[in-house]
Amino acid sequence: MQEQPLLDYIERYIDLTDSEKKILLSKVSSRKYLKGQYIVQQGDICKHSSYLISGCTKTSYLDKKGQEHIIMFAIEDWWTSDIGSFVTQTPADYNIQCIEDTEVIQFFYDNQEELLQDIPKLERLFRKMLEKALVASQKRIVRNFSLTAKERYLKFSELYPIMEQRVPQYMIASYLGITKEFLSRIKRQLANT
Amino acid sequence: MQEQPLLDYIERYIDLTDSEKKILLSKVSSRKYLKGQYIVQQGDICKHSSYLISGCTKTSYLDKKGQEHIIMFAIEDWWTSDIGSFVTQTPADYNIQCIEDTEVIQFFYDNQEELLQDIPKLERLFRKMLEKALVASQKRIVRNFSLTAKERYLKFSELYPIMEQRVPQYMIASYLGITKEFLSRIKRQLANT
DNA sequence: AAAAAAAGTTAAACTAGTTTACTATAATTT
DNA sequence: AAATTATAGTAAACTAGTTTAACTTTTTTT
Repeated sequence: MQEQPLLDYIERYIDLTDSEKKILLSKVSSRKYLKGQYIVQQGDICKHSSYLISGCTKTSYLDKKGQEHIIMFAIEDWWTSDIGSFVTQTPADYNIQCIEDTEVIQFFYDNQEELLQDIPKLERLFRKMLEKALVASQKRIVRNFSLTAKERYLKFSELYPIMEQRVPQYMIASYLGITKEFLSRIKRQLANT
Repeated sequence: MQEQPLLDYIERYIDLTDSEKKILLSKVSSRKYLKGQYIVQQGDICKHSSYLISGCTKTSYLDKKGQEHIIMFAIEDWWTSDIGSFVTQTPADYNIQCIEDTEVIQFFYDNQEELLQDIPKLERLFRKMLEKALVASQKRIVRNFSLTAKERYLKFSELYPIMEQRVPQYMIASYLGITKEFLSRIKRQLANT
């Protein structure tokens, strides 16, 4: 069953009965995107939160000067969404674009309340997922302030060694908040050591 | 009643019955800190989450080079905690220090499960609080990447006009990720316009 | 009210990271 | 297999923000 990874993910946080699993699966739906397609576009209302079965996405912000800033990547067994847009149903700040063919299972805003009523435990799941995401986000702020570009790059390689192989270098540079040219210089420096 | 602001805060997110309010208040406790005192110290296990009745705190990270990086401020009607430390009961990454005499109401890790069992609705409160915090944190990452120091300062003044009056300038500089000298230069530039 | 400590200002020299512009190498498409 | 497009590397000139070090102002303590 293609939904098994999602159930496994959830059971790391809470226990579900068989009937709860059935309800849950009846209220989510799976979808495939091709490389290059958008799951969410800046300005749209984000209607869903997506759990990745396979593939890879980038979440980015396009600023007034037309520059793209990558705020996160996601791969299989991660979640992605524009939470701000999802919870308030206001236009999304971010683009979520697939950088590989990607298969997801989606939770929809329109039946989220219903789902939470049927399985109140899910509040706890979402709380715990948000706790984890917030801690990671705060750590990233600190790293951006306290580390140099080279140190940030090394930390990224250490934290997400898989990403390095799957994501083009210029996107990693954007995630790190530096230019692709400077990341290239950093890599050369590291190689000559 | 000194706890009223906390109940008002909570009722912006969920409804509580009178008996739930009573249970809640029986499981939290209030405490006063003097200016300069620490609510949490880097390395300690964070045992509580604090709702501010009055006063002002700063949350900061001391890096290996001995530099302090302020990651957030809190004033009355805000929450503060090292959530990472609180939820996993591992040593705190951050210091939370009072920069004014501060009165708080604290939720404790040790009876949080009990409290959630008595008032399951609180899961939803915490989820919503975390959603809001995560959205703010992500926006901050984007601002740090897409704006210049001057633009970040102007945005800060716009978002938190009260902070500017209550917090010393060198702490604002740290929050913005720049030196106090450079913030001083920015303010002069803005004044001569 | 004096002394001391904390916070803020100024300016010159410096550096981490950007910009621009060109070249090289994959990876896709025809 | 050739042509196109996307990705990566290099280097010189530049700039936003840092460092250092001295000075001024404000706040707190005695």
